[in-house]
Amino acid sequence: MGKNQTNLLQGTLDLLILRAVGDGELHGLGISRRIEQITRGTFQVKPGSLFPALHRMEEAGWLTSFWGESENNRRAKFYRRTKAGERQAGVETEQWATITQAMAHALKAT
Amino acid sequence: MGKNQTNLLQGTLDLLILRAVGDGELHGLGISRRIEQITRGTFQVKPGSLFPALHRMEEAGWLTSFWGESENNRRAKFYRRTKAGERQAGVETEQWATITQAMAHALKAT
DNA sequence: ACTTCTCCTATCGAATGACTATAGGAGCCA
DNA sequence: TGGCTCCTATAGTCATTCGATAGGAGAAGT
Repeated sequence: MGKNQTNLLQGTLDLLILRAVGDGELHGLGISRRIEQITRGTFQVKPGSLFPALHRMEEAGWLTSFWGESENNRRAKFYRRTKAGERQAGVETEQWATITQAMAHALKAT
Repeated sequence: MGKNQTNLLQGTLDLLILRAVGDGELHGLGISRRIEQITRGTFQVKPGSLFPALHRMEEAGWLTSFWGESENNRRAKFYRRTKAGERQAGVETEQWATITQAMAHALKAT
């Protein structure tokens, strides 16, 4: 019944991923952990949301990936942001600003 | 392909409707117009989004409705917020605050 | 009266995207 | 060897939103 935190992410996931990766390289679970970290625990991305998103974003050309070794010597796929991914981060940041401003205005009204 | 303004609402529609109705009575298109107004034109809710949402929210007990006459003497269904709807507005307002704070923090990080 | 316009409610089909649950490979350690 | 953890991955499901479309009914103009 409840909607848990369904829709909590709705549309912010891509931006969070792009932000989490930043200018570095991270593998899937690393991205997940970093998102939890930079949102102070508010967003906990589950594998079932994360991997489809990563594949989608690689398809879109915002991320590239390569196989490497994790900190624990395990096989892991690392992601890096592309130029297009940087631009996309900018676009989505602006969109987010528009939304929050509109909502702030709506929540102020009586 | 493109996402136009698909997902622009991202889960905020219920809250916007509750806010738009406020303590008064509004019919469907009136709610739609008021949302556009209080978000300064950012959110334009289409019938295909609005009516399913209204039905859903009435089902959930957050709104009640009755048939009446519009300002233009046309048959219209008016919606009013229930007590539960008021509580829900509070809950969703808090959730929204949590999300925006988390995002603000995430977008600040390098 | 008749046509046309606008207002208002309503539904359908498609697409998106997030969740739960599950699977499975592979290194680490006892 | 057996179990734990790390890591990637998919299947199935569900909720939400969109575009397109339908249609009734009062208003306005001729």
